[in-house]
Amino acid sequence: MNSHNFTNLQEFIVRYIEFSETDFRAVIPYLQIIRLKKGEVFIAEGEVANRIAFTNKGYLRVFINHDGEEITRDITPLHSFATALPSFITQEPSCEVISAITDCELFILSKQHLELLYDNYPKWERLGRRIIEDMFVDAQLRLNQFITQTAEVRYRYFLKRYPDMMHEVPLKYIADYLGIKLQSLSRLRKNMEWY
Amino acid sequence: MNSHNFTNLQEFIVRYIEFSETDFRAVIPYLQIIRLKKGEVFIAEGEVANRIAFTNKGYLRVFINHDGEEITRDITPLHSFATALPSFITQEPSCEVISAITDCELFILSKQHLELLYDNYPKWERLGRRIIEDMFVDAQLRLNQFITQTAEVRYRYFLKRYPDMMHEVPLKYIADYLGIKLQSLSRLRKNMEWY
DNA sequence: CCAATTATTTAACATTTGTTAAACAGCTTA
DNA sequence: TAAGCTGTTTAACAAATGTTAAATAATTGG
Repeated sequence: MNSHNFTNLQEFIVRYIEFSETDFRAVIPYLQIIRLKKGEVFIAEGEVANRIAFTNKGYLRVFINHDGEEITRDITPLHSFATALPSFITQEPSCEVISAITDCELFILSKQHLELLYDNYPKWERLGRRIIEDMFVDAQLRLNQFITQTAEVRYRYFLKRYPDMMHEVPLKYIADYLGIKLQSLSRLRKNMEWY
Repeated sequence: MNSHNFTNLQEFIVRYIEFSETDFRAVIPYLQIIRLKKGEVFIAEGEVANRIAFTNKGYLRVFINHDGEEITRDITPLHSFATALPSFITQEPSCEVISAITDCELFILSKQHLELLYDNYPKWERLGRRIIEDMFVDAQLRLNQFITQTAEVRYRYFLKRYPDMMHEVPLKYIADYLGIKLQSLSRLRKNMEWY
């Protein structure tokens, strides 16, 4: 039934923990594959996030409605996990929205099934811990940059780290991600040395 | 031997997971108590962070040397965990320094012992996961604020969330934490409505 | 291919924050 | 008590980013 190609997911996982084929197979019956068109919503505002997505194809973004304006707080790299984590963790309605920047193919795992894995496979709980640790370190790095660097430096870092996004992700979202206005990013790009 | 009062730590833990007295007791033989004087260093730059601290008394800060200047990236609230997490996770030398803002009493757990707990008590691994999840959500919230709010709003939020720090933590560190210069915070305070 | 929409740029001006330098206030301790 | 710290404030000017509004460019759907 589920003879899909999960190579990307498997490669993602083994960067965190040694996982046999058997360890991995535990998740397969629970994985659901969905496709989103550009602009479609994965987690809506006010909805309780009860599933997590692995981006097998395409880019998601996390945004917040702030004074009637959408502010993108995060962009999900290819081949990584995304959900509205505060809602996923607390099971309260999400104030974050997750939607597709490009057409996406997602592997979906429900919270219920994830907890089943956590309960029955300590290795999966360890994997979960390691992934979230890594996400936290990333978030810290980003905070460091907000505190110590100019928008231009943050932009350069973004380009270096996610070169593929340059072509797929509109500048508006990147500007939001950097914490500046689109017009400021545009100005900054104009004045930048492009070595 | 270890007849210390661990109430604060226990109270911290049960906010995350149901823990019996027995579950908790597993950690006690591993806990070491240290006291730091104001200004003393817990994790030095270049050192591999191989232990984690629970702040039973006092405040720690995480800072980075940036162009020869100390920039405080984080302030550890009372009764919570702190370490140089990137180094703790990767076991590479830390570029972050952790030092005492005030006199501190810390409960120390080595990485080695923590992993022993993780290996032998799935409940402890679950606790670890839940704590880090929470830290991640906090970091996201702070990122949201950098992206959507002015420094004044961030300062108001800080005061509301950590009212006790106002009297214990110098403004320089708070300014850093907010991502602005001390002088800017001072100006902002002058112009603020203090309702 | 055209019209409509979306994405990006530009520019003038406003606001916020940074920079530099100095003054001031409160402690500590010789 | 005086001298030297550390922490905080002030002020003038500079730089970065925001705001508003419009023009231009690129993309999409009929």
